[in-house]
Amino acid sequence: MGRSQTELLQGTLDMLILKVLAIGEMHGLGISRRIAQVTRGTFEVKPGSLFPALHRMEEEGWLRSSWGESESNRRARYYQLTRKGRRQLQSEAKRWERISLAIERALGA
Amino acid sequence: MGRSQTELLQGTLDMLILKVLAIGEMHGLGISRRIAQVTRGTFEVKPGSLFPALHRMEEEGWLRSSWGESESNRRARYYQLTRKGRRQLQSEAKRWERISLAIERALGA
DNA sequence: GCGGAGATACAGACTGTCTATAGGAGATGA
DNA sequence: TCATCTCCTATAGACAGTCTGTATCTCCGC
Repeated sequence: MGRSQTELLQGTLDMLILKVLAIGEMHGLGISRRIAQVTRGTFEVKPGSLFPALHRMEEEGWLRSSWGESESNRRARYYQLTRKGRRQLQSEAKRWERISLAIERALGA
Repeated sequence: MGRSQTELLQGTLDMLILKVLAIGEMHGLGISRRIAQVTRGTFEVKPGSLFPALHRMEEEGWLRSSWGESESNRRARYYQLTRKGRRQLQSEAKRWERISLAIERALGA
C-alpha cells in the first residue's frame, strides 16, 4: 500500500541542512550526500524532500543561492548560509538538545 | 497568526505513551500528566493530540482499554500495554537511539 | 547523436500533531 | 436541589512537512 514512512523526524531536516551549509556553500545533491555521510547512512534525503526544504528555507531568509558549476562541470545551484540562517541553526540546535534530553529522561525513568 | 507549532517530533508521542504505560495501566489524562512530569514540562500533550494517538494505538493492537474509575471516583478509560505494545516500545526506543546518535554526530562534526 | 548519470524542480498524497470545541459525570457549596 | 467547577473523554478540521513519483535539462562516454 506504499504508506509513506517518515524516517526523518519533523523539523530536523532543516537543522541538518543548516549544519552542512555552515561548513561552506554546496549544491543540492552535495548536501544530500554530505548528510548521508555524517549520519553514516541513517538519513538519506531524497530530492523530493530536499528541494522543497531548500526553497522554503531560502524564502525564510536562512539561505541564499546562485547558479554555478559543479565538480563535474554541470550547471548546479549553490546554497549558502546567511547570517539569519546561522542564528537559526543555533536556535534549532538548542531546541534539539532540550527535546532529546527530555526524551532520554523519559526513556530512562 | 496561530500557526500550529509542532513541538513534539513526529513519532515520539507514541513512544512516550508506550513508555508510561509500561509502568502500569493508566487513564488518558493521567498519561498526559505523567509525560509532563517525566519530561519536566517539556512536553505537554493536549487532549486533541493524546486521544487520537491512543485510539490509533489501540487499533494497532499495542493497547487494550476498559472503563474504570479514576482516583477521584470519576468514570475513566484505562489503557494497558499489550505484549505487542511492549515489543513496539522496544523497537521505537531502538529507532530513537539510532536517530538521535546520528543527529548528535551531525551536530558535533 | 544516443543513452546514462548528474542535477534541479514540482505536484499530489499521506501522516501525525495542533487548535478548538463539545459534553457527560462527580464534587462542592449555597 | 440547583448552579457551577473540575475531571475526563472525545471529535472535527486545519496545517506542516516529508514521501513518492515524475518531468526536465545538461554533460559525458561510446
